[in-house]
Amino acid sequence: MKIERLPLNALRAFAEAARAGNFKTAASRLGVTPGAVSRQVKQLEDRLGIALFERHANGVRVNEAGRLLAEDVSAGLARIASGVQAANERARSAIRLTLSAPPSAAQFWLLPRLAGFEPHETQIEISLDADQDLTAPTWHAGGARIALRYGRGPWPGVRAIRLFEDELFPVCAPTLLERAPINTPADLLAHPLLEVVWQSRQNIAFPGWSEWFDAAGLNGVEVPIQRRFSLYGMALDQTIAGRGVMLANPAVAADRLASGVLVRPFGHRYVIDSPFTYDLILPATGNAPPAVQRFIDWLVEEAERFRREFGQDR
Amino acid sequence: MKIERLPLNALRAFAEAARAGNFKTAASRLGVTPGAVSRQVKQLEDRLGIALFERHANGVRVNEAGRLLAEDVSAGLARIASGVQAANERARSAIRLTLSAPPSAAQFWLLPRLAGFEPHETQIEISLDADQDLTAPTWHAGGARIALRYGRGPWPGVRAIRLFEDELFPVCAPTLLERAPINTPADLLAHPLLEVVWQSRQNIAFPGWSEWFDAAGLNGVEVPIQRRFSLYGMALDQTIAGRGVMLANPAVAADRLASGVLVRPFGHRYVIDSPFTYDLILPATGNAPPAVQRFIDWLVEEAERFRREFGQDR
DNA sequence: TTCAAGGTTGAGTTTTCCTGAGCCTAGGGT
DNA sequence: ACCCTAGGCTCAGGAAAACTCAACCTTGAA
Repeated sequence: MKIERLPLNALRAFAEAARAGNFKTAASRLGVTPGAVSRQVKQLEDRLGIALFERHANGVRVNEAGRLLAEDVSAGLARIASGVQAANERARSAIRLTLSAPPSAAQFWLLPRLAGFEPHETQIEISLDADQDLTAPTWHAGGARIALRYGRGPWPGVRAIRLFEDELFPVCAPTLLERAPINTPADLLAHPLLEVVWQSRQNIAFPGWSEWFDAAGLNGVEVPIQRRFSLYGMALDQTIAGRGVMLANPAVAADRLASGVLVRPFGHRYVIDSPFTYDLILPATGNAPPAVQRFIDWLVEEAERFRREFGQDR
Repeated sequence: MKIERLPLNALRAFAEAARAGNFKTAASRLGVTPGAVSRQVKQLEDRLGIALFERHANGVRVNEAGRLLAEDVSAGLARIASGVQAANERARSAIRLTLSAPPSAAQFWLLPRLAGFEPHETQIEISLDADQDLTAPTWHAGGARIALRYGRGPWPGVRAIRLFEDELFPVCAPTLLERAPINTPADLLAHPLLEVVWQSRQNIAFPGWSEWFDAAGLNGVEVPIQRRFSLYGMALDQTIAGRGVMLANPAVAADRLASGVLVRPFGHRYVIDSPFTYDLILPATGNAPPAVQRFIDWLVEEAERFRREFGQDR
């Protein structure tokens, strides 16, 4: 009989009855009444045209044909059950990957793209850690700890993979342009300027509006900064709300530029390079667990795709 | 998950979908619609809490967890299917046992008792052959040919198991006694006497009414035999119908004496021994297939029980 | 832009499964 | 001989599972 035609429920009841040696115990095991087992066994016998039990008034006894069949059915069911259990265990003991990343990169770049990785993997559990502590990356049984780092390499004592460079350019809401068009860098002076303040742990100055105006040719101008934020997210919210113009980098702004929520008043002009880069930090030695390696491969590809889309081809 | 809780139908649909790589083909194989497969797979995923497929707009792709589970499920189902197939083949290729027996022994002794053997065995097919030819008994692959023989041993070149001795005594219908009571052997002369004529191939005289009257002390009396038959069955029918008195042996008469259809006018008196016996004839060498051996064991036991019940304990 | 392929899902139908209750038989105990 | 127990069988009805049909969706190719 073909697999798709097997009366699986009846076969299960039969095997249990054969093992128990009576319908009553089998019924208890299966969580049904003895009448249900009696019926299923009878239906199976009728279907196969083979007697599987001898009937006595005070019970049944499995016959030779039934005994032989029950061996195969029980073995098959046990195989299926062990497969399901193994699947459960694999799901429960998924590889735990902890990824440290700057809050802005995690929030605006990685998380939106992570949805593209997870459907491929059911065996890896990814924790995003926005803590910027320089905890050393590690491999270990059942997991890994790695980092997405924003700073200026080289990073001592670890293996680093460049994800993408950094650059800064003005972005604002489209509605802000309707109120007062921005055509030249000087036009920005009529708008509130929002600035993210960030102190690199490497004591390297983080570029801001001063540096931008210098590069745009307006040296020594008094920059009317109205608001300073320690997190990119806050500055971004205010910018989206039309409260001002901010200097943003591709990782933070790319998706909102793509969606039109934000615009670049100067297009691709007036971009300043940043001395910082986004790098993936891994342990210097050892091998990643396969699932982690798949994540790493995916992330590197994703960064490459991002650079291409944003015009940062190398 | 315990075997009794396994959602077997869903697991089957899942395994087929994993094998086929798409729900449409799986549905065709299972004889259901793609929607049904989609539902079963989704229910399984929900039940297990594990994603088993990646969904794409133009199809699905099994993921790693699904692939691993499908291997076990498919193997389990294949084991069950092969068990069912083997059961079918065992049932179809039942051992064929051909048993030659004298018509009277077959009809009046063996057949009524054979019903007690067959419920124990589903793997043996018994053909009763009333042909009295002395075909040699054999074992062979898938079967055997043995014989129940009525005659006078020893039987050359075969192995013989004595089932029971033979003896002859008058039997008649109860109604016949009401018309004219039978109290002494001489009273029989007032009744029609029925006789079975049988020519042993061994050229040994088969005892009849003459021999019975001689043994009863009525030597040389003119015996008024009215009817002669070549088959016990005919004589028995006439006796049951009250048409006369016959000499019968236990094998032929036991069950009808037990039911009261026939009676022994002299009880246990006036019984003559017969030089003949009923023997089971088997090949001299070789072993019986197990199912045939079980039949032989049963038959020997049944004969022993018969002898006990009929007072022929040895 | 349109079409084909294949999956998803709501709502209704069909099939399967199960229950409760009454009946049966054999065997053991009194 | 009678009664009780244990366990199986089966009827009739209800619940749950499985399935169908049809509408809708997305993606990729032409």
